[in-house]
Amino acid sequence: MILALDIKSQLTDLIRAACAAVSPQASELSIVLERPKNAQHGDYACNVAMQAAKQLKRNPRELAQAIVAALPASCLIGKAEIAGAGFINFFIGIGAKQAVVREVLAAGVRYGETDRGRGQKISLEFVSSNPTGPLHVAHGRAAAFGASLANVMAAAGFVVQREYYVNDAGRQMDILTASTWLRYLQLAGADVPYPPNAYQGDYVQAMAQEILAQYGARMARTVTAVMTNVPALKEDACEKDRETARDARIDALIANAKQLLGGDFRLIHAHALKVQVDDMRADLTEFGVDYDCWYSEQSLYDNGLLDQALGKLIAAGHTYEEDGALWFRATQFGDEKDRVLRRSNGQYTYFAPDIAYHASKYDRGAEVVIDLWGPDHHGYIPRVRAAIAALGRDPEKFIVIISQLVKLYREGQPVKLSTRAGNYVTLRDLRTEVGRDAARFFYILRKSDQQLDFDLDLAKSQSNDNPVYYIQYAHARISSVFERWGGDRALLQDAKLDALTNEREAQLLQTLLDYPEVIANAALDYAPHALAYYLKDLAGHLHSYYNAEQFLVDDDALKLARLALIAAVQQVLRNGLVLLGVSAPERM
RNA sequence: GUGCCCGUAGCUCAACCGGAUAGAGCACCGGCCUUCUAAGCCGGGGGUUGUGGGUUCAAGUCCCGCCGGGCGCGCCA
Repeated sequence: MILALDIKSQLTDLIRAACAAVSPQASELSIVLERPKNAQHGDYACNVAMQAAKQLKRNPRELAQAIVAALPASCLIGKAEIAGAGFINFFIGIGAKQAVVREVLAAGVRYGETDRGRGQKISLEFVSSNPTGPLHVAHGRAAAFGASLANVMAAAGFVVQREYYVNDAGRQMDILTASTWLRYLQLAGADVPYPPNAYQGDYVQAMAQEILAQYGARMARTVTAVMTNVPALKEDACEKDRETARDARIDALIANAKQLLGGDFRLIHAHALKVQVDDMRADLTEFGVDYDCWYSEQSLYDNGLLDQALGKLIAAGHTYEEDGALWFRATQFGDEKDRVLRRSNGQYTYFAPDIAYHASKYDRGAEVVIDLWGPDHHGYIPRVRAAIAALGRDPEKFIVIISQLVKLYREGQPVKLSTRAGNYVTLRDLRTEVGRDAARFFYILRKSDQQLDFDLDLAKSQSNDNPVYYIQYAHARISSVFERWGGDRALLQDAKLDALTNEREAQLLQTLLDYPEVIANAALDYAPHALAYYLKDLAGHLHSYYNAEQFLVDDDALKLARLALIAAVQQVLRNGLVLLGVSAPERM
C-alpha cells in the first residue's frame, strides 16, 4: 500500500520546489533528508545547501536561507531553521504527526508496507543444508535470517520466492546411504568396521532400524563381500594422506554397496533422503520458516536442465577438455582459475548442476537472485557469478549474502562443539532450550556478515536483560491496558487526536511514522537486524510513556486519544514481530 | 603467500551508504511499586572509533600503508 501520509517525500517535494525557485541548477540536486540524532535539530534535516554551495559558488548558510524563504506554504512544516554549517532543520507540526495514528489503525496488519521493491521478482535461497543429518545452529541462523529477510522484502514490495536447494544427488548422499547400510549390517549381526568419516549420528542407527524392520535380512551381505578391495586406513601417515585414504575407503565402500545391493541401494538412498528432508522441513516449520519451493538437485539430471546448461556453455566456447576433464573458462569472467565441470572419472562436480540450478532461477522469472551461504563458501562466489555471466545473465543481479559463524555461550564460556564426534548442537536442541521467539530474535540481531555470539543464558532469561521480552512486554502491557479499559477498540479509529501533544507522545508519533522506511531500508540493505533495533526503540518509548503518563484518565478526549496512540503502537510492534517470526503475546 | 570480511565504552553491539556533541544494553553507582503488569521507568560515571597518512566545508563511514583477528584459495560439497 502507498501511504497517504508520507511526510518525508512530501517534504522532499517542497524542498525540491524551493531549490528550483532559488536556482535552475539547484533543481537537479538530489534531496536527502535525514532524521537527526539530536532532537534540537528538528524532525528532519536537509544538507542540500552544503552540497550545492560549491557549484553554485554561494555561502551555504546564505543559500539555505534562500531555500527556506522559497519554501511553498504547507501545514506540514511547523518551523524551518538554519543551523550549523548550513543544515536546514525542519520541525513537523504536531497536527501532521497525529494523523499517523489514524493511518496505522486503518492499515492494520498492512501498515509498513510500501512499493519500494516495485514488484521486482526475487529468488531467495537459504539454508540448503545437505539432507544428511539434522540442522545445526549455523543453519538456524541462515533460516532465521532468510525467513525474516524474505518477510521484510515482501513487505517492502518485492515478490519473493523462498527456495531450498536439496542436494539429493551428490556424494554426501551416497555416503549417508552407505552409512545407513553399514549400521544395518551391524544390526543384522555382521562385524563390519564403521569408518570415521561415515555419518556418526544416532539418526543413522534409527534409519538402519527402519530398513531392517521393513526389509528384513534381504540386504545383508558377508563382511568379506562388503570389504572387498576396500583399502586400509593409514592412521600413522600425515593428516593429508590419512584424509585421502579415508576418502578412498568410503568411496570403495559406496562402490561395493552399489554393486552388492543393485536396486536396493536406491531404496536405502530414497528412504534416507525422505527421512532427512521430512525432518528438516518439520524442524523449519516449527521454527516458523516456510519455503515456496524445495528444488531437487537430482531433478536437474533427470529433466535435462544440467545437459542444457552445460550445452550452452560448450556451444558458446566457454569450456575446454584437459586431462580427461571438462573445464569452464571461469577466468574469462573474473574468477581466479578455471573450474572443473566434469571430472575425468565422468562424474560431475557439485558446481555443474549448481550452474543449471542458478540458470533455472532466472528462467523461472527471477529478476534478482539472492543466495545466503555459509562463510566457508565465500570463495565459491566468483565461480557462480562467472557462470551466470557466461550464460548471458547480468552478474550484478546475483547477490550472495554470507551468514557468518555462530558461537554458543553458556555461563560465559563457549560451548565446545565437535562435529567429528557428532555431538554438535542442533537447531532443535536450541529451540527446545531457549524457545522459538528468543532463537528467531537473537539470530537476526547481528548483521549477517558478522560472527554471532549466542548467549544461551541471556536468551533464556525472563528478565530485563532479554530484548525479546522487552519488546513483547510492551505489547502485553498495552493489551493489559485495553483489558482494564474494557471499551470497544473500533471506536479508537475515529478518536480525536489533538490531545496528543507532550514530548513523549510526539516521540511515539514520529517513531510510528518512521516504520515504513525502516522496513524499506531493511529490505534494500538485506539487514533485518535494523527492524529488531527499531522495535527495541519503539518498545523503549512505549515503556517510558507508560511510566510517565496514565492512560485511563477521567478526561474522555484525552483518554481516547492516548488509547488510540497505544493501539497504534501495539499494531506496529505486532507487525514488526510478525515479520521477524516472533510471537506478540497478549499477556506475560 | 594471495583474495574477501572484521577491529567502536570493561563486555556484547548500533550508528539512516559522508553530516552536527559517536549511541543502546549488560556490568557499576543512586533513586521510583496503596495508581493501567517493576520482564518496567528516571538519573550518573565511562571513548584519541586498532594505528599512521590522504581526499573535503564535513570521515567511525571513502582511498593508501602498517598492526591484530576470522575465513577462503581441490577433478570436496
